[in-house]
Amino acid sequence: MKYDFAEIEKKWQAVWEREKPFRAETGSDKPKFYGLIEFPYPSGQGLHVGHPRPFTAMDIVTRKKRMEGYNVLFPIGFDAFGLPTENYAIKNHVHPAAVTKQNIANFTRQLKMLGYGFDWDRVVDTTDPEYYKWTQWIFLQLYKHGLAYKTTMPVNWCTSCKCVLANEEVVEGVCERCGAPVIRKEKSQWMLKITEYAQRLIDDLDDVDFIERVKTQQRNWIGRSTGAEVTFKATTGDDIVVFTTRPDTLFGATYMVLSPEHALIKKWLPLLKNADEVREYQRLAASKSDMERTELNKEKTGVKLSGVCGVNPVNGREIPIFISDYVLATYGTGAIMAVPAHDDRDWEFAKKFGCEIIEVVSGGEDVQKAAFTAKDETGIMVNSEFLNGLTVKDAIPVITKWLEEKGIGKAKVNFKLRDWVFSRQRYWGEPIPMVWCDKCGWVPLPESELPLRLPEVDSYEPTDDGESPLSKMTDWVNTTCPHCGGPARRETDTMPQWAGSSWYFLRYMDPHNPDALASKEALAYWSPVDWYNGGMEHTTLHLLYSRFWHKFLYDIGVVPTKEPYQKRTSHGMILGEGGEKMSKSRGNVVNPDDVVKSYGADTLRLYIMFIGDFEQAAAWSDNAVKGCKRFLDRIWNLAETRIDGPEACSHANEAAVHRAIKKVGEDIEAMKFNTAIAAMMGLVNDFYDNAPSRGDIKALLQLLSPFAPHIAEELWERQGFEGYASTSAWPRYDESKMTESEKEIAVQLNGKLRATATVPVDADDETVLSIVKAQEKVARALEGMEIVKTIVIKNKLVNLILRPVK
RNA sequence: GCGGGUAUGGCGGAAUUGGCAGACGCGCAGGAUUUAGGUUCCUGUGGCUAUACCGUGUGGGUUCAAGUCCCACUACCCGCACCA
Repeated sequence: MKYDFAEIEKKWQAVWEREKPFRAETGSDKPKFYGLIEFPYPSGQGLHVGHPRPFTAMDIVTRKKRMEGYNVLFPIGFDAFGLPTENYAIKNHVHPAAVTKQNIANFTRQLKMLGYGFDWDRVVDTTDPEYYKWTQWIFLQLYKHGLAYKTTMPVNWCTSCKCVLANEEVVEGVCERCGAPVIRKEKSQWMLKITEYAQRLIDDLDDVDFIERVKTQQRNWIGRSTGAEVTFKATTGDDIVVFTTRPDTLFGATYMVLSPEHALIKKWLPLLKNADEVREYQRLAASKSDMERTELNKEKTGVKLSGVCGVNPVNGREIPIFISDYVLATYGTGAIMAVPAHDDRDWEFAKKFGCEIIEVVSGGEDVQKAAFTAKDETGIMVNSEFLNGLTVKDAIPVITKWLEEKGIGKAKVNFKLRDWVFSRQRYWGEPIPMVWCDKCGWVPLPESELPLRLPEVDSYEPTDDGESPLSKMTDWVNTTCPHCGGPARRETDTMPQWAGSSWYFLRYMDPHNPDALASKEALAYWSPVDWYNGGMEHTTLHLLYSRFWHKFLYDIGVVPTKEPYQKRTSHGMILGEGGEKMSKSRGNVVNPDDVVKSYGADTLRLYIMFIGDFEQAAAWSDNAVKGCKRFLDRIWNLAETRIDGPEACSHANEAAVHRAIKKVGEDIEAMKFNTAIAAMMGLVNDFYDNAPSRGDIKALLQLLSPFAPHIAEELWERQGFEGYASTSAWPRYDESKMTESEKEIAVQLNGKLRATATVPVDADDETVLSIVKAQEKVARALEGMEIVKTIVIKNKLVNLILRPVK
């Protein structure tokens, strides 16, 4: 009979549906293993062929763990709030909830079609009120602990989504999602104080097993820098606080720069002789998009404040003050002291505006020609009174201490990370459970009133005035103050897409709990996630946000671990045939439904894992898919009919089987799925040379089971093995059975390969040498030569260094 | 500019501690089966002026031995980007 993958896959999926062999059991005595993949956003296009890469990888890992006796939690869910669904709903005049339901049904069908061993009883959906009740609950806890606050500030505004964005969502000055320009807009926004956790988010990376590039990317994003805050006086008497990482260069500060948005400027405007010019610069800076601001960074611009000066606190010198957009309002204090001799940006600005350049660190080139920025021992302080003669490194603590004693400065750590802008002016998100009362201010909704459901609205259209569509729902908006009972209004912004995904892995532990986000017992049993695989694009978004929320939940005693994820790995993208990104416009999108139809789910699973290094991007190839199908056909031919005999390895294949067991097992743990499959292919090739015994086939089917579970199960049944392949015990290997009695070694003469020799395994050097020298080719080469040096590497090679006899 | 990564046949990619470079797959060539095509099976497949020699982005070096270690480069990809 032919390998009828469609029939077989249907059959076993029905068995799994009925018998639920992949159900996780909270509290089981077995050791637990929690493997997690990033839950998909259920888009209208259905599953992309990129999805099966991480999904299949973790399915393989967890299936192996299950066979090794672990109680495995491998859950799935849907991150279903978000803009594409909302936009689709607007365009087609349907409710986003209806669209979501449809899309989830389609995703579910596709995921089942691929044979994943999910625990389907634990599915979560972030748009389910029973789920987002707890998302809102966490928000209330953040609010009660002072970590959620509402403030007016310049925020990123996507001109197309008509919605604010978090810093993490702005990529190269455009919206991460739609690519439209992002501008600055003053808006009142809910913020989460992720900055309060900045240090811990860096420190605790030391305790987790994340791949290095994830750690560095998070560290860079958080961007810790140490230095000092120094207070300069202005001639108006105002204090100007600046942050600097180079307090040692204070004597070289020859001017100051404020960001165009700095609060002091407004105060000073009436005093300024060039107030109009300053206002015009402010207006220009505000209207620039982030894109323009960064693109124009080659040329520094600015305006000197005419009528106000700063005073350098170390020497009392009056220095000019500029405003310029190269100083960012949102970093440090929004003001800097400029040391053109030792900072590239200040140097460039000083050259353009004719500011004085004073060298205070010697050891570089002429500071009139270029800034000298070395921060190590190479520079020696000059022109700096009591710092003269010190290295930069030694000068920093001296000046910092001096500043502290004089009361004009202090050591300070700054982070690039900013607080998380948490409001979105859109409909399809979790309502923020807050109420504004003119008497009481912001009042949190009582927990008993959760979930605060999304109301039905007539229109989901975002508005040009920057208000959420919810703001039009006066019935819903107008409410009573939970505190004083007076008239009040609900918050009409919703939460960002990242809210629901910041804690979903906790809900999986106890998904139907009506009284808590998850029970203490479930949290204690399953925490932390043992292995989380996901995309690099989430490193400074979801991964960072969820670590922050988890640390907060740990602080208030809700979760038992400091970190949510013990191990984090990442996969490369699947590109189209030819190596370009898959996209509708290029017409190179591969639909998993089509592949499954033509070749079967097992082939797709196998191919997507065989395609290349898991961490590297890989291009789709239809031909290579056929190769994987051929491999399964070959296995089918071997095992289709029952092989009788004892369940032991055959003599001829024993070593190969044991080596394959070792290789496949180790490669799965190391995510080297491609070589694991290559090892199985090699084993099957061996079986074509030496007919496999019943035991040989059994081992092969067990190794294959995590990768291609349907065919493995079918052949397992046809062979009449007990139970299921997928729940059988993972095979063991015996190191002593892995090697044959003889080994082929390389024979080099003067370092060049000249022959090979077959020698007994682990034979001593003399035996090996005598065999080698007896070889005709070697013997001939030895004529008239003497051996100067002999190198023997056990079981690997012999190298003879020869020279002519004198 | 800063941080991270990659570079190996016609292609995707393999190669513990330095120890037979090119596993496995695709493609290609030849053969068998087949009325034919397809499928399947077997054999071969880095280059070349072929007992030799040359081959892992480039140029040096260490070593009996280098894809692997050291020094100096180049190209490409990803992330961040005026962060004081």
